Amino acid sequence: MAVASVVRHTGHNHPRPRSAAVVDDIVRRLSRQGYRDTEPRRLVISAAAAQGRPFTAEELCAALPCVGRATVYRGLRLLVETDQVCRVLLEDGEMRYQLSRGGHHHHLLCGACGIASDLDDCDVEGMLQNAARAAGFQMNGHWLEVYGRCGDCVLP
Amino acid sequence: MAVASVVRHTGHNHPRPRSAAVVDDIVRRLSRQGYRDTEPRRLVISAAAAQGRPFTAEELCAALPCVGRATVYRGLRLLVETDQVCRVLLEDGEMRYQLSRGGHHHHLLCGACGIASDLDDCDVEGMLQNAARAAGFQMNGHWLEVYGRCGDCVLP
DNA sequence: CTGATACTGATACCGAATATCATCGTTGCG
DNA sequence: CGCAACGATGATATTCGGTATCAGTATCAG
Repeated sequence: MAVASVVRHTGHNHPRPRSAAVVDDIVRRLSRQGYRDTEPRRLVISAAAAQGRPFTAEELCAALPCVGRATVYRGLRLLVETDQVCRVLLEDGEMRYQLSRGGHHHHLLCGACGIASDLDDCDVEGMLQNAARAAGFQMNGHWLEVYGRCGDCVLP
Repeated sequence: MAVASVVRHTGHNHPRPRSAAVVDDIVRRLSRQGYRDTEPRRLVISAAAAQGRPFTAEELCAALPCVGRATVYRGLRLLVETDQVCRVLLEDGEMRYQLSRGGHHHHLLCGACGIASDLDDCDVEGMLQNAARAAGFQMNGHWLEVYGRCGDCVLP
């Protein structure tokens, strides 16, 4: 529903019909939390959605020369804080970002193509709880990234 | 095994053992790899060993006003590269460092006192292998941090 | 002892990220 | 609809963590 309403043109060509829905979705969620619906913010979200793999703030800036640096950084930070974008930790320690469906999940990071896919149905939680408790530690969170090769990049 | 030889930097009551021995140990290992035994380098190692919790490069610099910034950074980088120091990822994404006994391991990070102890005997490896394979992903590494409260910081 | 060279450290430099602040745009409200 | 309140923007300045440079120094093998 409500796809037609929102086509607020900026003079930009409209390349990605699909991602527009994603942007609307996120903007709506932000609105519900009191954040305004602005053109630069939409551009930031749209650029984030257009990335095929985990990206950096600088990459977003480069993709949005018409949006101020500060605005890009603020927009990205807002998206992370509201759980629309999640952090992705690369194996070398570099931190990147990626549009997220929200909620706790982990990533399968391909070292070849750089794509990060989500790892579902993984019950590390219980195992960690036990291991932590055995060490006299009360666990209430964890961070996990998995590195390797995705299906498209493994050698046959 | 391998519990007695090296200092356990784990949180619980550390009677500050022969820190000099730790430094000697690391210097010896570095020498074996062709790195020289210098006073500034020893100071960096010593300062790293003196930290009670994960530290940043800047904190080392502050603790070593008599050693040049560049030297501290180079020293720390060398220690990380040679696996004498490991990276510790805080829950908020900040990266810190800690003297390490080496080898792959995980951390139990206390959000109250900030101390990071090692998590032993945790077989996430196998479980992750399976979960990854089920997703058509060839895993060959992972990064895991566990957050919560250590035994000394849980409320009674 | 001595020479090759790894190391040091003051400084300059760089890039990422934030603070500032005048201005603009969005939204709620009449 | 129009207006005022105020959140958002963006050019700029600034901070900050980290690295490159390079002349001088310390280490260590022979």
